[in-house]
Amino acid sequence: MRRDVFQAIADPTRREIINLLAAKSLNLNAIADNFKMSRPAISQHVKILIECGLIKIKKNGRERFCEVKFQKLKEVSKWVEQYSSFWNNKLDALEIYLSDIKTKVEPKK
Amino acid sequence: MRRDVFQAIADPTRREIINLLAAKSLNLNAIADNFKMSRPAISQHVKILIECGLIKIKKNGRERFCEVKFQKLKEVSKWVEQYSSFWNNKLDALEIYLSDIKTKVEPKK
DNA sequence: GATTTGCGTAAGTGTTTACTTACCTATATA
DNA sequence: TATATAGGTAAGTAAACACTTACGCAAATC
Repeated sequence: MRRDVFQAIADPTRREIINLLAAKSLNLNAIADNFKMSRPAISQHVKILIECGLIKIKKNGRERFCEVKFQKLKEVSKWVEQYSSFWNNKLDALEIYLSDIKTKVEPKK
Repeated sequence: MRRDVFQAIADPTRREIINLLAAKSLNLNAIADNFKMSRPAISQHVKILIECGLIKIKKNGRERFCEVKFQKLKEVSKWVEQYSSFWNNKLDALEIYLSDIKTKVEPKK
């Protein structure tokens, strides 16, 4: 069972959980309130996020508050940003511009 | 069947394919040469990358050259970078420092 | 024209995923 | 002490995933 950050953020529900927790640390029920799916389903998503290190738990009585460990996202950032020069360089812009022209000139393709 | 960029890059083989293609546009067999798995397996991975817009094909005779459309990675970059302030601010650094100290002080946990 | 090469795709398979309901335990509250 | 609340976890299930082998077809080469 692979359990890495890339896998973890592949699921839209888990990305949304991270979004919620970015604003504010929440306990499990508070997270679940934001979704239509069952509480155990959310519990399982949170478990995956914990296992890959994206979330840490702070226990307070019977409540368990989740907070995001954003440093873990660096892994993804590093991988993606190594290509950033490709998508914002001049050549790339030229390419888009040309294929755009082409579309206008021969639209039947 | 979800077919978005996050899903596409969740698989390590597909990330590796993108890595290879970043250096040089390759045809399918050339890509497959870099992996132990079968050619059809690679063909299927490439298909997924095409379907989510990360790869475009340039046909040349019977060969099909793959090239990465890096702009598609912007989607990932945008999502991740919205949190970059969290992982490189002072408070965060302090937190890491403190938990580091804690580990050294009570190592039996 | 026959054969090789490049590559897509179908069918089959074992594994993983994303849920569900049911149940359990620990903490808090009346 | 009884009960409500927070939340973990097991079992079941349908769908998706990551492969494989087998096959087919079109372009290139002999």
